[in-house]
Amino acid sequence: MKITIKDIAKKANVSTATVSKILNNKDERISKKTRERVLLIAKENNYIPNLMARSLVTRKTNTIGLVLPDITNPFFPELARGAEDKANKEGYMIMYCNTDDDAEKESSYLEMLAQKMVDGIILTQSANKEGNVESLNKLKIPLVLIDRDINVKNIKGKVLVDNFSGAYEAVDYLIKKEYKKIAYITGPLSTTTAIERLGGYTKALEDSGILINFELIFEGEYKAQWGIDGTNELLNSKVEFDAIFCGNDLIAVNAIRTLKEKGIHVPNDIAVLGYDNIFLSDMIDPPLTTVNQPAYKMGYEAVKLLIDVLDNNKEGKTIKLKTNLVIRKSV
Amino acid sequence: MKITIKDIAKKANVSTATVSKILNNKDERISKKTRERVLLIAKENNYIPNLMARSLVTRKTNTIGLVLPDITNPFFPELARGAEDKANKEGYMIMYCNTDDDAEKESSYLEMLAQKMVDGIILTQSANKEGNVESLNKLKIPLVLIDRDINVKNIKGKVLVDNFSGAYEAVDYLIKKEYKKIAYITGPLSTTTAIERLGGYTKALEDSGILINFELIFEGEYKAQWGIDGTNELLNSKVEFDAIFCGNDLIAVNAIRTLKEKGIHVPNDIAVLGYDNIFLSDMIDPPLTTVNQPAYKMGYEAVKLLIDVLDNNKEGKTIKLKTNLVIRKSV
DNA sequence: TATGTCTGGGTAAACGTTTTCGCAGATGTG
DNA sequence: CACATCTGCGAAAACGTTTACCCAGACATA
Repeated sequence: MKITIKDIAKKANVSTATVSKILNNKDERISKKTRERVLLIAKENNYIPNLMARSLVTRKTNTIGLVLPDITNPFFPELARGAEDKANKEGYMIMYCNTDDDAEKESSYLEMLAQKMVDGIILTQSANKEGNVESLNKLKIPLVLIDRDINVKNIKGKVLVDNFSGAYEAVDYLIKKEYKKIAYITGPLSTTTAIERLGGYTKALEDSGILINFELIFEGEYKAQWGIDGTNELLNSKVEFDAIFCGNDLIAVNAIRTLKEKGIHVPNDIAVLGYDNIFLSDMIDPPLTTVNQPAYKMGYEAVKLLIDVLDNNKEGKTIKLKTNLVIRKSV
Repeated sequence: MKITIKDIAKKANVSTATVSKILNNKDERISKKTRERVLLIAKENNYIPNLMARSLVTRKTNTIGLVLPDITNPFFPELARGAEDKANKEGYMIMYCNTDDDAEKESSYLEMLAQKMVDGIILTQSANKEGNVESLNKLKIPLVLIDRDINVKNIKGKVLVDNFSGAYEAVDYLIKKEYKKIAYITGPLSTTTAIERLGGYTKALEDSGILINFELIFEGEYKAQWGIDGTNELLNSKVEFDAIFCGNDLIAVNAIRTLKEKGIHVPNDIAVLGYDNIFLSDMIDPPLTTVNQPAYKMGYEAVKLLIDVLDNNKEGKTIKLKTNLVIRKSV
């Protein structure tokens, strides 16, 4: 049913080689007459090249895998969009996968992507288990890490954000605003992002001579529900606090909500500071003061980096993007 | 470098046919000895099948295309997630594309997907232009429409939501709550969703004997910015109103925000009712009363439907999902 | 005339699988 | 013993491209 290069060749009385060359603009020595004839036939018959056949010989699929924890977490659509925009611009398509931070799902996806012969993979690595890194090492596909850092061999590049300074700046801002008892409701400390932010938090306190109180630190997940649960844990713990620094905006938004429900005013009673600057943070009441992460840019740069390595054989590198504090009304 | 079926055959002293059969569990007549030997060699050498080569002969890629307007619109991550979950469960992967409701981008993507030989496409159709439908008709790939309806020939199924009754129920609720002058800030009337919702809006008013005032209807985009702009247009128009029904939650949230900034209280002065029930609608102040659309389910069902047609050659059909009104505090 | 140089293509292998037959030897059957 | 039936596997084509070489004729050159 579908027309192939062979059919065109037959109709045009030339060889498939000639057709291929013409269709790919590969051989300028072919006469204008032949060229136009072939092109016309192709168009008339609505020829659609079979990219699988091509990929089989060129060993290039123009496809890249995007592996992330959960597209439903509002940080990632932005990232995915940035990635897709750049990919599309360069003639690539994206296969996307949700790992739910599950190591098994992740490695299953990575294997599937390998089988599909994607040219490269962009990965927000999930839970950092040993077996996982092991399987990553086996992977022969160029890998660009995004958001979360790990130690793997065949990494072609990384796009990271300076989580330490992001958190430092945030907590420092709280301190400058005279908050002294700053709680921290964090995401899972198995992720490098959470660890680095914790580092920024503690360093900022130290630098201001504030003693770190580990009873103020609550570890959970980067999810909305944890914003509620973490805040309740904090409230029930009876330890005094005047501000909450949150692992991400999803947590922060729900912390605010939980506080409001208990009749606690934000920011007059308690200040809340978030992380990510998802679009939603500007739409709540009070608008959330938060650390802006350039999610779109991260995705965009990751794909750019990957393609530079793939097609323009540039050196892999690490890009470290800056955060900035977005001051609104929750502090 | 990468090991192929040929290498395995050589090492095991069998033919590639045998290896293929064993790896695919296709021929029980092969002796246990040979079977185990081949399997062992494959495992030892970390064999990864080349799915492109396979697809070339089987004419099956186990890939489906997901074409939607913008993953950044919070309605779509849910949908995409539903689609991906089901796809993954059935051994499919998803290529995703953002069209920005741009007809050219859409048809360019559709062509790319065709070249990649995806087995099927799930499409939220963008602006409904003639040329577009034309090119859809040419497409030989099974198509499942989601969210927005159009008239195309080779449709294998549709997953729609009853927009009419969703809007009807919403507006009727407003009327029952004694609101009489209900403004409507809608998305683009080039989409079937907007048209149907408008139908529900007018019908509900009619049924209550309320005259329809077209000065209360403002058409724009399904975007946050339009929530701000539309509300301002409404306020500046000096026409009286006591409630706003919004084309989606993104609009509603920003309508509330705009109203609040002007010192207008929601819902005491003006009621606001949204559409979609994106997660964010529960997190703002006041929590948004809105029409719930089962986004996750839509994605899930669309993939299910597609795969049923593809693999279980069932009949294509139209699934019409129900909405339900989620009553919170903005009315 | 013999040689060289363009011009305009064609030949055929290769990419890594799957799949349709078919075949040789072993075993059973009458 | 002659024949049929199983058992276990292999040969080779096919999927739709790309690409490294090669080649035949036309024309120019010495």
